[in-house]
Amino acid sequence: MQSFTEENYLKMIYSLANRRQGEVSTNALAEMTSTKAASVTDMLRKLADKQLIHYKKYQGVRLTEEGERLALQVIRRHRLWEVFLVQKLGFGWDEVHDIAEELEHIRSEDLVARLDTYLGCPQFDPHGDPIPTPAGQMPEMGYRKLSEVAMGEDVCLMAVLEHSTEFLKHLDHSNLTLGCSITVNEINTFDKSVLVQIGTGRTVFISHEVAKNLLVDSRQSVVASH
Amino acid sequence: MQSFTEENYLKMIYSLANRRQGEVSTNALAEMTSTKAASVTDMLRKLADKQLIHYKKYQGVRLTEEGERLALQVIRRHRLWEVFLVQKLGFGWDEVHDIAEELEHIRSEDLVARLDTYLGCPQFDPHGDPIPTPAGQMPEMGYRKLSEVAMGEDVCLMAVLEHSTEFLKHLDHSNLTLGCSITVNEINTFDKSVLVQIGTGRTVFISHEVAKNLLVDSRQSVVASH
DNA sequence: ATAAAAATTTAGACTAGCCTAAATTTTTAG
DNA sequence: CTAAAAATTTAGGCTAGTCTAAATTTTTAT
Repeated sequence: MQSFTEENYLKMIYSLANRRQGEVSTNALAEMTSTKAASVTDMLRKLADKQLIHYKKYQGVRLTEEGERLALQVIRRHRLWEVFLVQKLGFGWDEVHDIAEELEHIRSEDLVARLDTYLGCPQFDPHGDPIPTPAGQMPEMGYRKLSEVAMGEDVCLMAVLEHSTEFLKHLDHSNLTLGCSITVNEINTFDKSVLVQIGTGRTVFISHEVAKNLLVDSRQSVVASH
Repeated sequence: MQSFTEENYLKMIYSLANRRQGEVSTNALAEMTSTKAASVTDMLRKLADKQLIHYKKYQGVRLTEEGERLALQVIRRHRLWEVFLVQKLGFGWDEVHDIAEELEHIRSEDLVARLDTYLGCPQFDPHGDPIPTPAGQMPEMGYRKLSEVAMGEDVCLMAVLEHSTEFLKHLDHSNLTLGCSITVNEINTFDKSVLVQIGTGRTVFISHEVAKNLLVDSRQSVVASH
């Protein structure tokens, strides 16, 4: 049985490992957990003792199979609760992160199974992130970042990489919602900002900073699940 | 801001204060929190420092107004989540206590308000316990224990005092459900057990131990809210 | 009323998770 | 290739919440 804190470390190791590839650094974890590097080292020793991570001093860290299984369970719970908060309780997608951060630590398997059924076994959370399967598989979506799309291409907004309230409110403000179609009309070479048309409607300016956090898919492969 | 643990102490002081009258003893709290008396003393000093309880050494303990307000918030959250678990997720009334025990510590007021609305602002939880109002009032029901009902009386089962799985399963087994009408046919003087008829249906035997944990109301005052 | 029993508090210690400061290892730049 | 910089770990310490054992206060029973 792991603690609240251990679960958070596992979850963060998982997401850092995916973002950058392979090993995760002590400093990156310290930043993500809002603690100091020394505290992270302590926890890594503990997680290594419990066989949840592969850890060699000064060499960075990687989840074991068991560690990954647990991390995916936490992520599954987090994302299911986010769906609940948005679809059933009517929260905005920019309001649910912190609450889900607490709900995710309730470990009853029965609860998670019933919640999943109640929500209709959703495949994606309100930010477009795939929900790990009960068996512990993370579906691989082949999305690209909007910042990597070529001029003239026609894509669909599938997910966002940043979950902060400010970022999501900014998207709302620009009429960018999950599932909307985006046509890249102009790419500015000096700052990599883009000018896009949303659906058949308005044309908006998107900075590179924002475009890097928008995941898109080619138009034809869009499914009904969003 | 209080911790998880502090909230549990406040909640337990509240319920012990109601069960017995007035002051709550260190030992009673130790038993209820599954800790030792020495640990309770430590925590009482802390809660007293925070002005959440009135505490004089060796004299027992009583909630301050602020302490009671916080306790009622925790209890409100607990009971609302129990309603959610039973009505929305389909749990049995005997399965929800432990899960609600975790959910009750999520303090977002927005979450509680939305959950309340979503559930239709229920007045009672699945065990018949009244749900404190958002303003922090605990509705007073004038229920009696079945063990105090006179022979021949016709009453309605409104709530249970014991929430353990075993106890609730036992009631299910005897066809005793909230809202059912009960007619006391026979009271055995030697062990205070009773023979009752449930509705117009079957007649069951109820031990004094069980009858003490069943709260009933006179037939005519039964409302539709159960 | 007072001695024994029960309840409660104090003293001292432990673990989890965090900290700062210092030491060590790895990486990087010249 | 080596010295400086950056990253990481170690050492020692803190708080919350728990414990056991011993001391103290209150209650109870004669």
